Amino acid sequence: MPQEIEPKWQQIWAERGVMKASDSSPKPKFYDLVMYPYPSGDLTVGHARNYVMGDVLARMKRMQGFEVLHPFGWDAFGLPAENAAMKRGNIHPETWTLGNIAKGKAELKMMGILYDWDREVTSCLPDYYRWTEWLFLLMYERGLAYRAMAPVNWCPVDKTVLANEQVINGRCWRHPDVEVEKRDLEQWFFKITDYADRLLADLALLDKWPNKVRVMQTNWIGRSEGAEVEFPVVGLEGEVVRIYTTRPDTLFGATFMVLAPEHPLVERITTEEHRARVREYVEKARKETEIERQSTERAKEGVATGGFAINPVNGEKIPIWVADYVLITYGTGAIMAVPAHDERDFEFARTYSLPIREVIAPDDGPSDTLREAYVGPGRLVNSGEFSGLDSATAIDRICEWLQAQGKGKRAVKYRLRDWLISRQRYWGCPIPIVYCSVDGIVPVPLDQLPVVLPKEYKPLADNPSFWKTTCPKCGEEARRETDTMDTFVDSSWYFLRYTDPHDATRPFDPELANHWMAVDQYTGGVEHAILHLLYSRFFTKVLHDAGLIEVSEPFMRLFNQGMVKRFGQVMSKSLGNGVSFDELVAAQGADAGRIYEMFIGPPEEDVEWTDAGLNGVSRFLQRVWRLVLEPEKIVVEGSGADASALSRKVAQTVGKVTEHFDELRFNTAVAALMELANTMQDYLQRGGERDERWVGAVRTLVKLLNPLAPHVAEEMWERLGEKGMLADASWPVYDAAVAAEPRLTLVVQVGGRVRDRLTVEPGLSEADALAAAMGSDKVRGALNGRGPSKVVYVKDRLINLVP
RNA sequence: GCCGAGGUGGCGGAACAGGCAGACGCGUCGGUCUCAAAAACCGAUGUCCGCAAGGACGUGCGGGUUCGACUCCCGCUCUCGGCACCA
Repeated sequence: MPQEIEPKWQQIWAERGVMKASDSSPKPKFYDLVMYPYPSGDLTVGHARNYVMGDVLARMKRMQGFEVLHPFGWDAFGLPAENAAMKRGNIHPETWTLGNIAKGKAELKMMGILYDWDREVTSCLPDYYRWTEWLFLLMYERGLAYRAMAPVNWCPVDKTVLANEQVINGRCWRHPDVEVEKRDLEQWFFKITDYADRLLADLALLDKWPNKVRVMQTNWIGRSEGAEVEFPVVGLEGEVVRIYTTRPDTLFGATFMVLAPEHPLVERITTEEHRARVREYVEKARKETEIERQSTERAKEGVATGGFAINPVNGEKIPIWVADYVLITYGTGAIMAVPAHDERDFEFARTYSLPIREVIAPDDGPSDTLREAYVGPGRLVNSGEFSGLDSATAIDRICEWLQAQGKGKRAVKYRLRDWLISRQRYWGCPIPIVYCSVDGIVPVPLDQLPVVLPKEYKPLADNPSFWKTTCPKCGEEARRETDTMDTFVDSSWYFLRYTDPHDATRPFDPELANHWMAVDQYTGGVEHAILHLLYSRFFTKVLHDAGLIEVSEPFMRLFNQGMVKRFGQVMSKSLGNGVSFDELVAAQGADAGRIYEMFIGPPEEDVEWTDAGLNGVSRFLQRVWRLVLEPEKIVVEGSGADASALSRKVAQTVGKVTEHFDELRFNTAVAALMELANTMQDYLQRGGERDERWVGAVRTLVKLLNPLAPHVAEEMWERLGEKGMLADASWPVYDAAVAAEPRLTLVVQVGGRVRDRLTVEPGLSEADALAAAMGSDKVRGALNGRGPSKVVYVKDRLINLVP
């Protein structure tokens, strides 16, 4: 197999513009998207797995007659560029980034991965980020971008704030060893919480997403239903503590209240006598890290404020405490404590000898609420007029009562918080806002976009030539916003830019976006199960509401590929276990590498890269080459070649491979092709004729191999044409007619009950089908010792079967 | 603790609207070629008994349904992922 065929075909594909997507093609569209990468410059064959999958799918869909949009781009803003710049002295982040992009692009081409490079998107270039700024202003205009002072997560290493989604177990997502700090800062937020209900509800539409991802998003959004209730504070006229509870049926069991240490009422409620201790406690809580505070292991501690509140349902006077097991960030930052029916409250009550009153009796026997909290539903006791009701009814009734009395109302809460998008970094998309002492916050007018990132690499706040400006409204001196945006803002809409990448007047043409959207297949790592996918869904919904796009969900089908490991660790250049594209192509060629990436294991699983495995795939390709172009070299070693078995195998393989490709089960698709090659080899070894049937098998093998090993397949196809073995030597088209040939199913009934189904060869006569059915173990087993039975064609044609 | 996904040869893994378990590949063993080795090619390869024909046992464990269970049901167990004081 000659080596030089790879550059040859890569050049031909480029010249022919094979992967250029036409906006006006009459063919059905297929939008095949891979998550655009951060150009870190350490691309290995591990990363390539994702791109090979996308390419195989794109090539297959093209062969099947789709107009395929298969674009690529770069998530080019972000911290690693700044870190590299710092480490290497005077390299500008842009130089570093664009250099890596050029390198990465060449490597992808080397693997025969085809994109419509005319649509390439690079998020750090002004012709892209201009529209990121534009979209920020759209958010602002729609009331979805706001500036607020809030306790935010601060990464002390990256020296910037982080979104909630970027904090994992209280640590920075980029530095698993570094705990984030809480700081009170005024920052920009996107109001993603306005979309919480829709982001949750529409998950139901995404039935082609991995269940795992949908569950993760559901949990992240964290909807809960309950009630907000107001407890008047004793001695403070008109002042109430508002609490949120999911169990209004336990209201009569509230024996105390707890405020989060940060709760604004703490100071006012605390009595003189308790002030010193409360202040000390609040101070201590503030100093603790999130990790310490959020540990469920640790004992619950708190202090009494000396203040009291009135339980609105029974007028009871109950003490108000402060404890850090109540979070200021969830609900109202205050709770009613029902120790008999909440484990946390129970633990707290036991620690401080607070009263425990049972108000829910379990349906199945007595509970012992002095030993442990009963958290399940049951029948209300000790609950005044509501006693005797079951939990569900009581929740309804009590909510109605609260509402009627003006003391509370039903409420829905989410765990999801607004998306903090400010970053105190240079290498990001500028936030197009100006602060004027007269006009306040002033958005940069659309015709003044983009706010260009200055060439000089230093903090924007230290660069007066950047931030010194004039107010767009009044013309007085003003100051620009010097924070940049989270790079996840850039990536929340790039899939839309691909549909209209050169538009100089808007982010995208709605008509083009509507033509290509939604993405039919989206492939990328599961690490974005929440972050990127949630943000992109949010953006899409906002754009939908703004009338810019018809779809309200961006990605119809999602696939998360597993990682490639070597020596037990994820492949990476810095760990020294990476295999580069050059090494791979030099060792066994791009096609062997591509097939190996697909064959190495189930696409969603993590896999271990071995050179021996790659070698095996290489042998397979060599064998195919011999079978297709040099069959005379195969030594005849036996007899009894079965031509009809060969034909059957060919038909079977077409069906299998098509199915497996469609389901992205590339490993079994490759296995099916290997089986076909083995059968073909066996056929020749047994002295099979190289007749029309043989040529048919050869053609099928080459066609099916094309998406996986395009260089070799194209070369073989061309040479077959030269040998006169093809009626038409043009670009191979997937034989949809063969692929779609329906299989005939017999339904086996025994005693009127469907016992089994049996797939038989298509094209059989009724008698032959019957004979086939009777001859199968499946049917014989089903009929074993049974009475009169019958076999039924799926389309209501009955055949009597005599056992 | 809660939620989710999984346990199949020496290894990665196939098969599953119930029907010949172990496809395909790796590895190992034997052979061809070679002075030799590697590569390549050909063949064997679940375990146990047997010279063989053949037989027994086999999909984490224990039950169940069925003519028939890796597949369905019930109960365990272990592994991996996610979330976790969310009131």
